[in-house]
This record gives sequence, structure tokens and C-alpha cells, in this order.
Amino acid sequence: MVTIKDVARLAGVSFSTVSRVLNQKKSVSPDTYRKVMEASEILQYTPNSIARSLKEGCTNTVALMVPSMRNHIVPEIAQGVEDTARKNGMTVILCNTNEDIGVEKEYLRKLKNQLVDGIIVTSMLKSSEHIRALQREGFPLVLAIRHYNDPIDAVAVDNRMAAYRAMEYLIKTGHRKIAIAVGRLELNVYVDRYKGYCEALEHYGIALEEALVLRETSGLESLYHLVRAMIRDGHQIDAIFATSDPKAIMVMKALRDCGLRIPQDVAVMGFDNIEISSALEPPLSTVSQPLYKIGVLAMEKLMAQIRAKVEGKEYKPSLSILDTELIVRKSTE
Amino acid sequence: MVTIKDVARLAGVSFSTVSRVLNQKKSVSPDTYRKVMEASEILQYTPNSIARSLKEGCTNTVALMVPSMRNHIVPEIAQGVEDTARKNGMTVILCNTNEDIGVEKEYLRKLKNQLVDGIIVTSMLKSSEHIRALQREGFPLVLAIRHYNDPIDAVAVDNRMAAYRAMEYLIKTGHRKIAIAVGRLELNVYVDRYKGYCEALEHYGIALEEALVLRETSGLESLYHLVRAMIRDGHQIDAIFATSDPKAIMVMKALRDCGLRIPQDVAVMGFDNIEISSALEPPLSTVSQPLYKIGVLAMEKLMAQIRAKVEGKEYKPSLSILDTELIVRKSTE
DNA sequence: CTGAAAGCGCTTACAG
DNA sequence: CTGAAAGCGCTTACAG
Repeated sequence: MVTIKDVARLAGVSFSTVSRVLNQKKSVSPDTYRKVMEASEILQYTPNSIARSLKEGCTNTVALMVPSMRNHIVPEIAQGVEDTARKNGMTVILCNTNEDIGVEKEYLRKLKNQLVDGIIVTSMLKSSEHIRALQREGFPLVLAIRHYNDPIDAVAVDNRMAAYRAMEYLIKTGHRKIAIAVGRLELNVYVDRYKGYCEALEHYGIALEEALVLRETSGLESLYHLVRAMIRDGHQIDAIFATSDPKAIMVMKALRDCGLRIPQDVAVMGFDNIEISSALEPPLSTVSQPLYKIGVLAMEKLMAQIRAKVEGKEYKPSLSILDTELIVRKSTE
Repeated sequence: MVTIKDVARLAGVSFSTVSRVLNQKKSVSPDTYRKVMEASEILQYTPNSIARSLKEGCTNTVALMVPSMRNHIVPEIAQGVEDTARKNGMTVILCNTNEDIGVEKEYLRKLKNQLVDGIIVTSMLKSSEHIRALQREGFPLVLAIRHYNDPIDAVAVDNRMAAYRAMEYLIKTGHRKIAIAVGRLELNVYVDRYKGYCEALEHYGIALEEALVLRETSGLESLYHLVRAMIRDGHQIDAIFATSDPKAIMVMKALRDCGLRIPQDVAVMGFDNIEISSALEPPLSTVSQPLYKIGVLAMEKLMAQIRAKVEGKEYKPSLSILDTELIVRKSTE
């Protein structure tokens, strides 16, 4: 391994001079500058960032905490985070909690004092008190997607409003018996989408029927059976609002297996606009979330927090709400 | 930040004793041990891993280099890598090259001397000479999915054989005019799947028709147009072998838009078995790759390499080929 | 303009 | 069994 001392020896100067040349250009003679740069080039020297981190007290590294790589929206957010981090000379550590709050705690403990300058959390649960504690200690922290109205920097969409708009579209195109396939209610995104569903029904004078509320319990498969059971029990429906695209795909499969046509018998609306939604048969109407942008913005906010902390300035956390877009395709025609 | 000195002060011992207690249990009196552990507990002390890394010369961190988070097989591999790393006290850095060899080089340069103990590369291209150079320097390195018969540790599947078996199934179920939707040939996985296609045709005495070879150029959309053009030009086909599931989904869309039924008019075979393949209409026949296991094994091999390097033992790189499985569903019935 | 020194937080031989 | 010292590779005031 090439160190600063090797460069100093080859250049014939002290190693503090090498450091000075490589970091701040001020106060070095042109001749010294040239010698150091040449030696550095010849030896292909790159400063040891571990040593620099220890000295500087910052690592130029952030953690991205995700609930699972299998979650369909995670990769696109990670793409945004990593792109932005890389462009700014930062490195991203991948922390997968597998939706396990114990693993989350473990990771935070590990990351807190040392490895990272800040954390982006996409796995926040209502009960994640250790994350709130971290923020109170002044540790740079940004929530993405999942947030619970804490005074913590966050980037998300207005799930209630987006769901309301999607429902409104279904209602205005003549649907009245609209079921919902809703995700685990421990996640506020699903609570909010469910609220939007209820509010739209209420606003348009449609009674909420508990039998049409399908609650995903154990994975996508459970939804398949709930849809089939609802149909088998004789509930007449003309639309289903699925609170995520993978749920919508499973709902479509269940409906087809019941002999129902989409959209002639039952319209299906999704949420997320994952890549393949447009290639399905029929193409899936859905709500588009700007996932990449959420990743970018989360990283930018985190860097702003880190900068403020280094400069000793105050930073005021805020909630950024990005726009969603209703994508109408054949599944609701 | 709590340091070893704070613990030493509270416990009333020297900081070297604290380190000794916390690292190797030998040669400490029970009383000292107790005092240090208590103080450490009270202060919630965790050793600064940056300082430890600098001293030890290793970081317990590895890099996972991926071509893109949008690549459908990447998240599942990452899941396997991260799970295995975490269970072994290692941390994973996410390096996204976006299929850009310049970014890849940049990352390697950054990671090489310092941050990580080893690298898992899933983005290897035939032309990635800098990766070969790294391996020759003795840097712990494992390739996953993509490899080119270099003497480098690698984990993959036998794409040629898997494609051959998939084609054999199509042929044995009565298909003769089989088109292929093949990915970019700079990736050996597609070259090998294409070879399997050719060999199966040859073995069963079916002539290879260049007009039935659809080469994806710029993204999935290009395939859509190639399929439609082939049909419009009057080429009679009874099956399409798509070399990945996303390609198969796009192919299915194109066929439907041509008024063709799947599988009655044209059977469709995919490759990868991504989660939603079973929920498509019709459910997609495909080849299942053990992606999670590939991630796990890649990480295990990397740890073995790192261990060998630390212990100064020799390590012999090897290629691990995992089994694929042909999944027959309705799209080829 | 440049070198010697201190110090970031730790680990580990080396004395005692 | 335990403390003092050296040193990992760097940065940055401090002298000169």
C-alpha cells in the first residue's frame, strides 16, 4: 500500500508538505507542487480515507436503511440515493433490516458513533423509537417514504390525497362497488391510502362496506385468497383499488381465476407504477410515485444536514411532499 | 462521543486495560473485568470502528458492485449478500456503476487501497481489465452472475445448459418455429443463452433462421417493435424464447397487440423467474436462477478469500455453478 | 514556503 | 495482571 510517506520520499519533501499540496493549494512553491504531484502520479497514490476519517471526524459515508431489497419500491429509491451520493463524493452503506426492528436497532447502534455521517431511513415504523432518539441527539437523519409526523426531515408523497384522486377517477367513471386491497396497517403509507379510499367514498355518498376491505396479512398470497373468498361469498363489485402494484397484479390473477374480466367486469387500479405495470394484460392503471426523485431529494437533504452540523449552523427539519400522478391505462377503461 | 478513555476513567483503569477486556478475555482479573464491563455498559460504549480499522488494517466492509439497481436480478442478489454479511459482522457498501465502465474504474480506485476488505462484482464486462488487474494484485474479489472464464472466484449458473433445456422443452412439446429475444451480446450470460438456443435447434435438426433472432438494442421497448415487425413481415412462429422475464413480459405484450394468443398461437418461455412471473396472464414458464443463493455464496467465498489473505495462506479461485430449474406454467402449455 | 509535532481512537507487544 | 509507549496514515496549527 502506497502511503503519504512513500510520496514524500520520492518527492524529496516532508510528508506534511505532501498533505498540504494534495489538500489546500495555498502556500506551496510551484516547484514543490510539481514534484509532489509527479511523485503522487508515479506511485498512483490515493490517500487512505480511513486515516483521514479518523483525523477529520467524518467519513463521507451515509447509510441507507431499507426494509428489504425485495420491496418493489426500494431499488429505485436506492438508485436515486446512490447516484446523488456518488456525484457528491459520498459512499453509501446498504443496511437491510428485513422489517425486523431488532436488526434496525442493531444497525443504528453500529452506525451511530462511527461509520457514517448520516442515515436515510426507509424502514421507519411507528414504533421505531430508537430512530427518534437518534434524531434528538442531533444525528443527521432523513426519512423517506415512511414518516409519522415527527419533527424529522422527511421526503414522501401525499398518500391520502393520491388515493383519494385514484378513487375519484374510479367513481367518476361509473364505479360504485369498489373494494380495496390494503397493506399492513402498521405502515402509515397504507393507513393513508386507506383514508383516501374512505374519504372518497364518503364524499361521493357511497357507504363503506367492511366486506370489501381486503387486508393483506401474510404476503401477497393472502390477498389472492381474500379476493376469491369475497367473490365466492357473492359480493358484487365493479372495481378494486389495490394499494400497490404487486398487490394489483395478484388481485388481477385472482379475478381472472374467478372468471371475471378486467376491466369489463371489474376495474383494477394500482399504486406505484412499477416498470412492468404498463406491459401487463390489460395494462394497469396506477398512481406514479417519483421514487428516484425521492431518493435524490433524501440524499440532498441529508447532505444539507451534515453540512449544517459541521458548520455549527442550525438546521430546521422539514417534510417534503412530492407530486404523484394518476396513470390511466386499460385496466380501468 | 464516548471513547475508550471515558470508559477507562469511569472504571478507574488505564485505557489499554479497557481495550484488553473488550477484545481478548485473557489476563484480566475478574474484578477489573467487572468494572470495565459495567462502565462500558453505563456509557453505552461501542468502539470506534474507524480507529480500529486504521490500526488493524482491515475494515470488515465489502463492496457490492452492481450494474444498476433497476436490473431485475440485482436486488435479490443484494439481499443474499447483505444477509450473509450482516450475520458475519460485515458491512456492505453499495456501488452502482450504471453499466458505465468509467464509473466502475472510479469506484475500484476509490475502494482499492482503503475502504473495503474485498469486492463482489456483478457488473463485470468482457472489457473490465481493471478488475482483472485488481485480482492479480491479490485483492479479494468474487464475480457473481457475469464471468468470462478468468482465473477469478465466481458464482454463476450454466446459462448455456439452462437455455438448452428450456428450448428442449419447447421442441419436445411440438414447437418448431422458435424465435429468440436475446439481450445485449456484450454480456456473456446472453451469449451463453443464445448458444444454448442454437445448440438445441441443431441437435433437433431445426434450421436456425436469422429472421427469428431478435436482438434487443436500446431497452425493452426495442424488443416490442422487433416482435411486431417480425409478425408483420409474415414470419410464422409457434414459440418465443425470451432470455429474461422482463423481455418475456414485453414479448407477450407485443404478441397480444398483434392479435396472437398465448400459448395457443405462440408459446412464450422466459428466464429468471422474477416474483411476478407466476401472476401474469398467462403465468410465465421460465428458468429459475437461485439468485439469493448466488448472493450468499459470493459473500461466503469472499470471506474465505479475506481470511486466507489475513492468515497468509494461499487461496485457489474456483467457479461455482449453481443449478437452475425449469418452471413450466401456462404460457407454454 | 516548509518541517516537526500533536493528535484522531484504537490495539498490542513490552516492561514491570 | 496492568500501565506506558509505539504506531496505524493522515491533517493542521505552530514554529521557523
